[in-house]
Amino acid sequence: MSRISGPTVRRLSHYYRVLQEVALEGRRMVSSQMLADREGITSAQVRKDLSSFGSFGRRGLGYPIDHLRTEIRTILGLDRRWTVAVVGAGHIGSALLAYTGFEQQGFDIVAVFDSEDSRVGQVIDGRTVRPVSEIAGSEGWDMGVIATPVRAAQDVDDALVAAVVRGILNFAPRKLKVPEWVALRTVDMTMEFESLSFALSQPRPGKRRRERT
Amino acid sequence: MSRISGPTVRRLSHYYRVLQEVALEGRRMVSSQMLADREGITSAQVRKDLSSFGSFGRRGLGYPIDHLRTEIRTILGLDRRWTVAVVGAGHIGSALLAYTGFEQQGFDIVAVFDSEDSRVGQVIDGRTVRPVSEIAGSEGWDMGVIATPVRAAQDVDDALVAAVVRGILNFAPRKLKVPEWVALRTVDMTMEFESLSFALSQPRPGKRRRERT
DNA sequence: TCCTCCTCGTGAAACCGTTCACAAGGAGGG
DNA sequence: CCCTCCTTGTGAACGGTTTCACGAGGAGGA
Repeated sequence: MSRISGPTVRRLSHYYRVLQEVALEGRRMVSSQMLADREGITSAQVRKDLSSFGSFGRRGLGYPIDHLRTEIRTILGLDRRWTVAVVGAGHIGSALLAYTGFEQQGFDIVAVFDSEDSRVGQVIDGRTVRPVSEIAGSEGWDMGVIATPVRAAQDVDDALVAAVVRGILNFAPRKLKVPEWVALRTVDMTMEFESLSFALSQPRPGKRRRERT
Repeated sequence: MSRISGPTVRRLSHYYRVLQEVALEGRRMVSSQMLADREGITSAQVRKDLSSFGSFGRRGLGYPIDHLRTEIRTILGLDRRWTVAVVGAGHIGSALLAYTGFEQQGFDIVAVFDSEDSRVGQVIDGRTVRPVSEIAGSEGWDMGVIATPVRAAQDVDDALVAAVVRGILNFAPRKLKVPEWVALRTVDMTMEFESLSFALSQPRPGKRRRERT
């Protein structure tokens, strides 16, 4: 396990979910080929990905589903719980608070902030919205989510970094600056729409091969 | 302009936004170096990206901001309007309906569907929610957005494909099957969280270089 | 036991995107 | 006009990821 590429980690998440599915189908073993088919990738890719963490399979048989799931769970760090602070109680923020799936996966949203006076004090899905000014004095969260308008994003980002979060998930369509010890992921819906717009504008739309969805 | 890579298109979206910024700062020309600095990439990358569509710059001077913006606008297909159908009027769907930025960029959400009887008939931001069963009979949208629970995603996907959309933006954490003439983009928040979880679980968190955010 | 069939693990090759490095174009000052 | 400075556009080198292809392990039947 020298160094793991970003794409590999993403696929690990997918494998994890596919394993859940096939487990429900009553299987005990699954081949790299079957995993590959459900993901639309090659079996060699699956084997390479998994082999970078260890030898989980048995030649001639495939991978034992339960064991592989446990392994991936550990690799992804889902065998523990993470605390998350959400900044921005608008539509996106509220959607995150309402979605119970994250909690099931080990992500506990323990704090919610907003700059709008009208939202501060409101209780959304059991959490009381606090003013963004309180981010500064707090700390101890593992991750922060930025679900604010773009103009506020960099300030919130700085505040979260000051509150020593180690990971940030950003929904604002802007490149944020973080120190190298903070992991940053950006979900930019505007960019996704524009990417679709580009694809549809091409002479042969849909002729694009590999998608990095 | 032979074949454009996915990463290049994404960066084009970024350039487009940065150009907006620098235009507001009163500049007329911008160098690849300046664009690169704001994006955190190399100037060679910027020049390569742009040169795959034509020669927009002037040696010694840089790129004329207004002209470049117009060019990128055309390349991305933002010089026309696109019709979009949103399926799923939950939190994500509502967030999209509420966000006026998409309309400003040329994306008109002209239809909203939901399977819940309680939501059907509701008016959200000016659009009346219709039952998903009506997707089948309709057609004529450019794009479809899937903002439903994961269990409904593939059915909705099939319905949208039948309604001859040419692009789909999927928020459900599952790999969808589409014919090769339909462009598919997936925004998988669960995967982003898990990717952060992995990064934070590493011995040297944050020591990851290039991020594909 | 031997033979066949299946599937993993993995070095090597192929492929693709990024970075380097430099020739060439263009502006401006003297 | 010449010299200097700046920045583009691009072939070549580089680095990293994906795919190929095959050796090896293991099950099962005869």
